[in-house]
Amino acid sequence: MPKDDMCETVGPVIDFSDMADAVGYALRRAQLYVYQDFIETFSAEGIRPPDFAVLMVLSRNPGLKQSEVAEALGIQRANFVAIIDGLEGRKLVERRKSETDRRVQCLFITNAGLAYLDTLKPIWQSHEDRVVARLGGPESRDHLVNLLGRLYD
Amino acid sequence: MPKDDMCETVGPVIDFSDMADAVGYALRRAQLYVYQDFIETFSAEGIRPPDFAVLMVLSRNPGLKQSEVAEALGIQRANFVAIIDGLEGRKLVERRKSETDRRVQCLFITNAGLAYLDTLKPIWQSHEDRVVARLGGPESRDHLVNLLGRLYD
DNA sequence: TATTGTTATACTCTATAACTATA
DNA sequence: TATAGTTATAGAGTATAACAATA
Repeated sequence: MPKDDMCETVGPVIDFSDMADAVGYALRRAQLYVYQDFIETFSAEGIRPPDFAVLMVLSRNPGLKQSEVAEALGIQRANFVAIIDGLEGRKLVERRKSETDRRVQCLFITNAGLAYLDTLKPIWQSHEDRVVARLGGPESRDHLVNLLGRLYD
Repeated sequence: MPKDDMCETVGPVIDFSDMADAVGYALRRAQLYVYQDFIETFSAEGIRPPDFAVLMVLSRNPGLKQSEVAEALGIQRANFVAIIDGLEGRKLVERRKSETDRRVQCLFITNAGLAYLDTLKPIWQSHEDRVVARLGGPESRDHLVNLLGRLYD
């Protein structure tokens, strides 16, 4: 039994005692799971998390500046352009130049976008329900969201 | 006051009532923050989260199969090759072909790797302390890690 | 046939710098 | 001089398919 080849002696039990405590590690694993579930749930719609978030924000906040939405969602304005291009190309969102400051683009969800969002909401709910079930219920979800909020607020 | 240009009337108060509850959204924002803090904390070392995780796992589990480590960390084996290439190139980790199954590579942390890991641990701790402080203390951290674990275990 | 490690590849996400048009 | 949107680009992260060596 050569000491320099322990492959067969270790087996499948892995000591994770330090890593398992690391917040960053747990966050990455959890985020990966939830993200994949979202993508699979919306695979037929071709809607990605940022698309859905933009539609949700604009449905309650029509006319926000493009940069305001980007900042609110934690997306850099350079990377936000392609997201809005896609939504505008699908006629779900509209850019309108501000009349008081010709540099800014005001974003509006279209009527088609609102109707489409209504069809997306139950799909999103099925995704969220799956996540909440894994967490153990709505109270756990609220607690988790509260804790996560402390990290980025 | 044209109805089709609300940019100036909305102001900076954004209604987030639905998105703020979404677990996926909160996860992404929190993960982004913690990840960035990790990268900045380790910027002088050129160590990325997966590098650190591999060293930590191998320090307690010498001789694991390459695919076992990859799977334990939730990394696909194809993407894991470059990570080990990097660590092996820096002499922090060693591949040794198993003698009982010539297909498998056993991974070992080197003595230099162990010594280096000892210098990394306090750096990592300063990162983790910052995160725990934002969360409000160790109990909040434990609770958060427990909740996150339910999502990926 | 099946599995381990590997290569190649593509797509997404994120970051940075520079450009334009406006202010 | 500064700002909003845009373009271009580069770097990671992740996913899939296919291959060689071995079982």
